[in-house]
Amino acid sequence: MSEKLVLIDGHSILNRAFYGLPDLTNAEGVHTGAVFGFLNIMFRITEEEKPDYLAVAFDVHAPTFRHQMYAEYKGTRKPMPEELREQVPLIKEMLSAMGIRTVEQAGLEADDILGTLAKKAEADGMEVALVSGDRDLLQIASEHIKIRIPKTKRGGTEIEDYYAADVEKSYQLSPARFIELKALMGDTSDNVPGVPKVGEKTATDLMVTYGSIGGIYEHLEEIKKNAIRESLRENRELLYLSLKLVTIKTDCELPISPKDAPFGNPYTDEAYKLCKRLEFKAMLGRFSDLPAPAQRKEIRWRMVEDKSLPPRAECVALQIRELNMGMYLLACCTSADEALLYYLKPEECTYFVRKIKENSAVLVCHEAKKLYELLYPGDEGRGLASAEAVSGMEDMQLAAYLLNPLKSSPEPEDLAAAYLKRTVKTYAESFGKLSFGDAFFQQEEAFCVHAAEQVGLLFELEPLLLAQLKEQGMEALYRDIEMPVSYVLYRMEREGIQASAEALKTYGDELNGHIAELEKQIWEAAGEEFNINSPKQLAQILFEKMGIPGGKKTKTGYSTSAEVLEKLAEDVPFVREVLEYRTYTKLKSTYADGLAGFIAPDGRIHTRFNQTITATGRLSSTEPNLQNIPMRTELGRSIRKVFTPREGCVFADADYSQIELRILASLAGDEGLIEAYRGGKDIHRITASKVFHVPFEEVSDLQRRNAKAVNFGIVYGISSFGLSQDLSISRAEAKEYIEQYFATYPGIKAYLERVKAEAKEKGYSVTAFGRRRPIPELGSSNFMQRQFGERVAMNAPIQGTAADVMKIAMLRVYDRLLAEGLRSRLLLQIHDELLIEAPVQEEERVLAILREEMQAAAEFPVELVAEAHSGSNWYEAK
DNA sequence: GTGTTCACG
DNA sequence: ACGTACGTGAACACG
Repeated sequence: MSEKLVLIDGHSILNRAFYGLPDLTNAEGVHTGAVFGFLNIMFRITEEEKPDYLAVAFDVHAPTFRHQMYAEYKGTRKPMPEELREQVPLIKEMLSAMGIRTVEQAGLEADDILGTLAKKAEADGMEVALVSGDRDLLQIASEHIKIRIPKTKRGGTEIEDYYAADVEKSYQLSPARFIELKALMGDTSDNVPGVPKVGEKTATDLMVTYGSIGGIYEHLEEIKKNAIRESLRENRELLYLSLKLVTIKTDCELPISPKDAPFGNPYTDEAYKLCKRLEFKAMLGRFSDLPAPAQRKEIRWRMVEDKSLPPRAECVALQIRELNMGMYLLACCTSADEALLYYLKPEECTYFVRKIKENSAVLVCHEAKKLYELLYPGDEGRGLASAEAVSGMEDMQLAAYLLNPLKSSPEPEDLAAAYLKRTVKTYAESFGKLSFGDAFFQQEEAFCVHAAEQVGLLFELEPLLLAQLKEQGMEALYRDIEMPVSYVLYRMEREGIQASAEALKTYGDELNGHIAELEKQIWEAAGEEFNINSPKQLAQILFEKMGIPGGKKTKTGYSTSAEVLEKLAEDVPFVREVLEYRTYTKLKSTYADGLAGFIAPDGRIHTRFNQTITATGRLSSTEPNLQNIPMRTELGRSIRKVFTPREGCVFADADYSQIELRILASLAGDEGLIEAYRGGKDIHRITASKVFHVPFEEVSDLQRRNAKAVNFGIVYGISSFGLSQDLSISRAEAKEYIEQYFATYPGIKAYLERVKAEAKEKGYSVTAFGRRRPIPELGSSNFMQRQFGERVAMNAPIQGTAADVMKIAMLRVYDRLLAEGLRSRLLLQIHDELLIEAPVQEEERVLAILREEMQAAAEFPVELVAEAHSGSNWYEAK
């Protein structure tokens, strides 16, 4: 069997990958999408072709002969976007790491290199597969040279293959004549002039009729269309030049021949390391058969049977995994070289963790929130002061989150790659989806190695991450806010909130009645039974069957969002019913049924507060999300009645009044807005009065509503489009409002410009408490992306500062309840709202504490205001 | 697994 | 000509 050579057109495939994939970046902000796409295409090809030889050709950046020739006619090629340009050296580095030969030579285009190598290989009796996104390459297709053109389609990449025969089938032209076709029609993207007035269609007609360029000129007089004939006559030289430009050379002098590019195992240690750095997680699985990379740092470990002596040292790193049947594997180390592993029962584990903490000055961990249950076990009721609970602890997950909040939940392995430049196999790479228990029992040795590695990494990461936090001015944020907050969150999660399954059932049944009725009506009106919840089916019924005027918004079809439907036909009963149906089914599935499934045996729902998810510093809540319980409509809001305080208690609920707008006024230092707040009157009305130049008393409801929307818009990083959408007005009007607003509050405009400029310069935005949010989009060459980056730059300091303030408030409230010996407990945080369960005797005190501590959480030019209420369920208290 | 829709701040 | 308000999570449909 003959040998096989695969050739890849480097720039062309990189280009294709760049435009076919979203703009990926790794934690360092390096753009990686094109490299990732390139590798995917390359591996797909190599897996199909199983080549003996593989080479990738690149253009040298200096202008080449062919383009110099054309430069006289017209400028140069479009510049490459920066995000792509920076990936060129990266892909070369990757290929080199994989031992794949790259070829580039000054004065030669990649096409010429490919053409020459292909023909040479063919002459030597090889089979050739040439991969490119450029159809010009079709001219060198032959019986043994296959041109492969990847096309990015929805749901993957399809590859079109062309042997010579396929070219003839598709273009009715042999590969050789295909060049002439290209020369005739030209190619604007490649700066090939072609013959003016001759496009694809004319060129094909001419070539098919006369067989070749020579043939065309022999029969020039037969061409009917005057314009075409004369253009051909006048532009013979241009055509000749075009032909030269599109003809790929197959006889270049090259430093290598196909046999110099053997294709071996690309999954090298070096490549693994690079993939890791670029965060190509999906790619790492391919390396799984490799022996442990040599550069991986080895850590000694041993399983310790003697459980009488927990380790003691100045600094101990600790990692615990819960295995099956309540057993734990505890890994810890007191130096980066050696880890001790213990296989423990729950009581033993608790004892160990407490002892280790007692015997060490610093306990390094990853996600301290998970440790508190072991450290401070049992229901001792009161809990600890937040600062006390976390003293002597360092949480690498929190530290890493502050250093880069864009990377949601960094595992130790990711941190090792980012901060220690060390590659470590992740859990999933070694054990896939196996549970800890299964992995431990099936592959004990490997599991222990992994646990030891992880805990070793934590040990090494601690001084590094802390130094960086300090360097970036976030030490206080870490130590005085995030760390203690993690303990308060643990207390809140553990507490949970009582919810009645019966009440949810009743609520759900009531919804069901409405749903069934609406469903009947909708099906009747539609004339058929269909799935109303399927946007696709609904669109079909609405826009095709019922012929309701052009559903405008599209992407993968017609949009059926409430926004569209409301605008479209609010007075059509059918549409109203659909909207209502949506509302009811949402309430039923997400809330009535959804929440019921989370009620624990203690009759309470224990949400999980995630502290390392959001880009801005806010918390998020999952399983279930208790931060999005309905509020805006009466029907939805009534579900809050199922959340009730335990016997003898009430709910005390407090929320900040317009915290973000107050923070904006304060950060901006805008005298007008600050004064407006100091007056203590309705801020939206004052704004309307100033913006629309009417006396305060005469502001209409509409004016107030508009002013309110602008106030909100400013906080989001205003755009005239966004505001126009929100208010259903024209963009011009929206723009006018914004300008009026800025004229009224010039300090706000100046501030927003300032934070944008600062974020652009530094690459990140900062809150009043020093929390950073990187904004890589600001450096994008894509207008939309950049625009987005600017809005983020305006919003992040405001939303982020509000988040900081709320965290401080939580600590103050929590610690105060404890200090005053109250039995009231914090249950929930909903961004600007806190919910407490309070024994009735404590009701008034707790309301006062909430107001006081929330308001005192931060001092700004515009004071913070919190309003507190109590009630016998969440609905009443809010 | 991705996209759409919709719930909250 | 494009296509956007900022930040989240869950359910569902569909390929």
